Order: sequence, then structure tokens, then C-alpha cells
Amino acid sequence: MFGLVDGNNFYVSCERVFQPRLDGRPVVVLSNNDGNVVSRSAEAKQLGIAMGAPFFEVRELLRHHQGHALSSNYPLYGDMSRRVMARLADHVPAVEVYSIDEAFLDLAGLTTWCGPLDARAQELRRDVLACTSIPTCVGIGPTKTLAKVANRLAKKYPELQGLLSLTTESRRERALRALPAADVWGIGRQYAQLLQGSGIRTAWELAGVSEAWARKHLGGVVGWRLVQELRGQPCQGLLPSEDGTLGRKSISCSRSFGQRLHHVEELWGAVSTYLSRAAEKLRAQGDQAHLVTVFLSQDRYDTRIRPPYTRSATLTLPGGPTADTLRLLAYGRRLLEKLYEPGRVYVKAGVVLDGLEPPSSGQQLDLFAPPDLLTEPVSVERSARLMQQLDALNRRFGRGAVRLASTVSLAGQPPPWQGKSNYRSPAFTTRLEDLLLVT
DNA sequence: TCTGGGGTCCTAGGACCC
DNA sequence: TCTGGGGTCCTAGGACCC
Repeated sequence: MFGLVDGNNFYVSCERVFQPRLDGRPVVVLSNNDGNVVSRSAEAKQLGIAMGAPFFEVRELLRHHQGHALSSNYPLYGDMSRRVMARLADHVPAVEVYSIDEAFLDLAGLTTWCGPLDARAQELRRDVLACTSIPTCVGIGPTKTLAKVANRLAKKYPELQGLLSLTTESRRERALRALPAADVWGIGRQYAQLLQGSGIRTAWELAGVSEAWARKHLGGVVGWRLVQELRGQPCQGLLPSEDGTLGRKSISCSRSFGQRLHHVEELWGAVSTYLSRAAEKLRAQGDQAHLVTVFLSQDRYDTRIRPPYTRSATLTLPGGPTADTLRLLAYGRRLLEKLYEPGRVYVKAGVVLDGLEPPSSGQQLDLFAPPDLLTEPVSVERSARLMQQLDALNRRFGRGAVRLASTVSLAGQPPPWQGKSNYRSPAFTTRLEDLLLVT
């Protein structure tokens, strides 16, 4: 049996823990650059504010109802997430951290009695709320997909008190009949439209399609698995997360700029900043990368630019995998110069590190690569030490305390690529200076 | 005027290997 | 005229998730 726990309106709930004045009001949290709504309180949902709505479209409505909009504060949400996950781990044999606000639970061994399982789930919800102030909902089912179904319904119907378990055949049928097919985990916009066109309205009807139909129309084996899971046939197991973190297969960093950029040197400021950040994450995960990708985008809302313009370039590192910011920057610079076209107006850039693996004992050198000081064995060791020192200093004195010159703008000037974050709350739990004072 | 970021998995074709 | 089978790696694209 699987459980799925998720934090209600997670980002808003995190903000409310430290700002009680937000209680009972419409509250939204905005994406980077204060662009879109990414989390909404119940009151904000009530006003009809949609997930993903552009902020400028709802600003007036929110003001009119004495609501609040907050810039996103990821250090706070990340830290609250760790606290929640730590509580969960105390209640069940294994936890899979699925996202910042969601976790699958292994309920094996707790399934002997139907009633007590529900009681245990309620106990877990109470404990998380008491220790972190984050309200949650729990769904329980024999497959991950059914646990998601149950969680969805538990959120939708308050009379369920935040919990639904699909432990019997009749409950499964009732739940699937109550859920629109479009709300099933794995059915997005495209598939939802296709299902509608085929007359499939509920999750129950979706569970009844043939294997051939599922494979043909729902992305091959992925769709067939989805259907089987709805029927109660598990196709995915739990992937327990050690230490409550996720070992990722790729690491990226991208941002929309606060203003439009034209010049390659400005773009390099942004790209080198993102690449430095990605390299930090890479080292924190204890991996090296084989591939670097850089991409640049023009304004996708500008109707004169059709189709939308994004160009990317990828390089397989000729000197073998690395986690060295200096080497990554050297390659990133080449990629940027390959992509950059004078005359274009850029609004966004990003980098992706791929092909991740832990450092091997022996470095594979490229026999035919031109001599490169940075890939000499002796340099490899020195670079590792340099990166360790860099990371240690930044941990101690705060991110960006020591960084590469290319990522720094002119003295006193905010960098031209920096986005907006006009409504940011303090980092209550991760910066000493931001600690909440009670007087 | 203002429109996000970071991930996953799968497919398919071509190059290349033994 | 006949012309294998089984792999990997790479790239690009498309769907999905939170």
C-alpha cells in the first residue's frame, strides 16, 4: 500500500507560519521575477485566481480584496520541506521525496487492519501540523496512481478531513467515478483534450480503455502503465530517498531577465552566474557532469517572433566529466559565443548540466584533445581543492561571498540581468539576521 | 508596461561498435 | 542476387509532473 502526503497550498502555508497577518486573507506566492502565481491560499482560489495566472492580471483583484502577493522565498520553502519530510520518516518504513511539498510513503506492514491504517494517517497529519504548522492531505491506495487519486479527492472534499484511503474495490470504483479523467496523474493538457474528444470523461472510464488504445494514444508504455495503475496493478515501486534529498540526473539553472539584453557581455554575466550556481548544486550532490548545455530565448509573447525563438547548444566535455566551475565556464563561454547573434533581443537564458556521475578514481583523458592546463591530472586535484574551499567560504559567509569576476556587475549597479523580487519575505529559518524576534 | 523554473521519462533515427 | 543481430551513445523532440 502507498500513501501520498502533500502540503496544502505549500508556499502560502510556509509564509503563514511566520506571518499570521496572512491568515484568513487571499494570499498568493509569485514565481521568479514576480511573473506568475504559483501558490494560492483557499481565499485566493475562491476569488477565481488561477494557478499560473500572470501577476499583472490579478494584481487589482487582489488589492481590492485586501490580499497579499509575495515573491517566492525558496530558502524558506526548502527548509520547511526538510522539516516536514523528517517528520514523515518517523512514521513509516520508507519515504520517497517526490517534490518540495509531496512524498510517497511505504505503508507495507501497516496495512493489516483497514481502520487503524486511517487512524495512523490522521496521527501523522496531526504530528506534521504540530511540529511544522504545515497542513497536509493524505491519499492511500494500492498503487502510486491510486494514492494520487485519493489525495486529490481528499483535497477536493473537506468533509473527508484530509484523508482518503482506497483500500477496497468498492472505494476504488467510487473514487474513480468521482474524478474527472483530466485530473489523473499523468494526464496533461494534450491528453485531456484527446480523452474528451474520445468521450472518456471520468477516471473510471479511463481505467476501462484497452491496452492497444492506451499504447496508441497515451504515449506508448507510459499510458498503458497509467491505466494498469488505475486498475490497481502496481507498475512503479517506491524509490526511497536517502537523507531526504533527491539525487538528480540533470541540474539546471535558468532565469528570465529583469530587462531585455542585447550584448554578449551582459548575456555572459547571466550565463556565468547560472553556470556557477548549477556547478555548486552539482558539487553539493557529489557528482560531475559530462554535458553542458546553454540556451538563449527571445520573448515568447512577442507575436512578431513566430515560432518562438530559443536556441541551445550542447557540448560533451572533451576533457571528461568535471564539477569545476572554472572549466565549466570556459566551455560555457564557447557555447554562448556559438549561440549569440547580434541584433536579437534576449529575455531569458539558462544552463543544463547532464550526464551526471560520481567522480571516478582515474580520470579519462582525451588522447587527441589539445593540451589543456585544466585537465592535467595535477590540475584536477588542485581544482577539486579550490572548489572545496570556494564552497566552504560560501557556506560560511553566504552564497556569492566568493565568486567569479564575470558574474559581478559594475560597482554599485544591480546586474542588468537580475529579475524582480519586490515582495520577498525574510529567510526566517535559514539566515541568522532574519530570525523572527518576539518581543 | 508586466507572462516561471526545475525536473522526469519515452521515442526515434543515425552513427558507430563488435 | 544474396547482404545479421545486438548493443551503446548522441541528439532532438514531445509529453508529463510540481
